[in-house]
Amino acid sequence: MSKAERTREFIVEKTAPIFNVKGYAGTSISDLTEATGLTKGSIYGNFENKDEVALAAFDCNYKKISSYLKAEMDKHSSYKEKLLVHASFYENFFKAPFPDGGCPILNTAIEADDTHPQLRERASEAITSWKSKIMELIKKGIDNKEFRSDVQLEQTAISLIALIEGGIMIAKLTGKLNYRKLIMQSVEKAINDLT
Amino acid sequence: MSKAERTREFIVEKTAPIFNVKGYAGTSISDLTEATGLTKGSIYGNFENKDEVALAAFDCNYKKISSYLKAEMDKHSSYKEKLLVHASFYENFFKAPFPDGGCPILNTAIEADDTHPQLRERASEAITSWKSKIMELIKKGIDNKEFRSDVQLEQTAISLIALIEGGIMIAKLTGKLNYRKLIMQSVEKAINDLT
DNA sequence: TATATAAAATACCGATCGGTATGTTTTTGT
DNA sequence: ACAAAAACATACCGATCGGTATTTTATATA
Repeated sequence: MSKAERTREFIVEKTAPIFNVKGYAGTSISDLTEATGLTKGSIYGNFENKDEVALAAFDCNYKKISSYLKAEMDKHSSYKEKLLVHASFYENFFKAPFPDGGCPILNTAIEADDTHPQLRERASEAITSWKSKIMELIKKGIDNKEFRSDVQLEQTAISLIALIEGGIMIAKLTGKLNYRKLIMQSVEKAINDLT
Repeated sequence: MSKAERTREFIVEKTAPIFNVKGYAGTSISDLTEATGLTKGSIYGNFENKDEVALAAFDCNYKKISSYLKAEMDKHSSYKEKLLVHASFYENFFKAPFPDGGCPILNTAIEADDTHPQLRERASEAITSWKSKIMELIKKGIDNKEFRSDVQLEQTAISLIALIEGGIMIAKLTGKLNYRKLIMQSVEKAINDLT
């Protein structure tokens, strides 16, 4: 691993939470130099421009949540338990190892959908791939006789994601623990209803 | 109505969609002068600063959607039909009279939750008031024997909002009509399950 | 250890940022 | 119709924006 590669990773690691908190437009180059202790010359020596840092930051933030999900799912054998990881995913969203600022998919989606095609595409792909993953789990659960055979695959998957993301927004916005609890119960209920 | 009041409203009306599309940090004063055809002096003659325009813009965007909801609900007599307005609300969200840029509550929540306390508070109040309105409708529906008596009032209300807001994010982000349709069906199903 | 090379710091660029002080033009009440 | 006041335009402010050219420092290799 070369010096340049290490510095690149260092910059991304330090600045990813900033982009997630302040957004793309709200994050300045001086935010990046302050967070890293490096200078502009160093940032621009390792990245083409601000866009490239932002994209790498999204990838970093996204990887944190997707690898958490995968690792937690691997701990369970039944497909119902794997799906239920989404409830704890949601419950723990505001603690480590999740990045500050809430869900990076949601944050990026809202800011970039009308303004930044590249970031938008990243977020869009994340949603689609998440949906596919859930559909796959449900399908295997059906084959495995864990779930009913008449479950609406795609509708269940995409609606579960909508519920979780909407729930993250509400919980973070209002700070009300009770809202978080209630929505988490709905997530659990939606999964229990598959059986 | 004085000239100043008319100009103030004119500025808000013209700039509200810009704030909703570009966000607070992404909208500049020159965006405001371009959209209105006015000059900086005129903007700052009617508003203290950028913040004040942004807050008025949020109020304007929020009023558009809340008055739509109220007007549509008033067209129906049963509480189930009133609640089902949320499905058409969601289905029509990307056409007039809804402001460009998606749901202003959602947009403001995501950008402002860590960065702008005043805007955050506006969005937070909007969610809480929306939840109360839904709870009230369900309660009346229960008293009216339209809905089951064991419905979880607050959980149903807050989860319905989460589903809708998450759905708006996904639909706008991916542009996939099928996702929108599927989530809308989930909204309808959640309401039908109250009976 | 000397030298070539890569990486980081410095210093600077024009443009735009949010905001203001000062004119000039329109309203407004009489 | 007129003066006072309000509204709007112009011109400008320092600060910061994203980005670059150049110089200094660190690293790798012979």
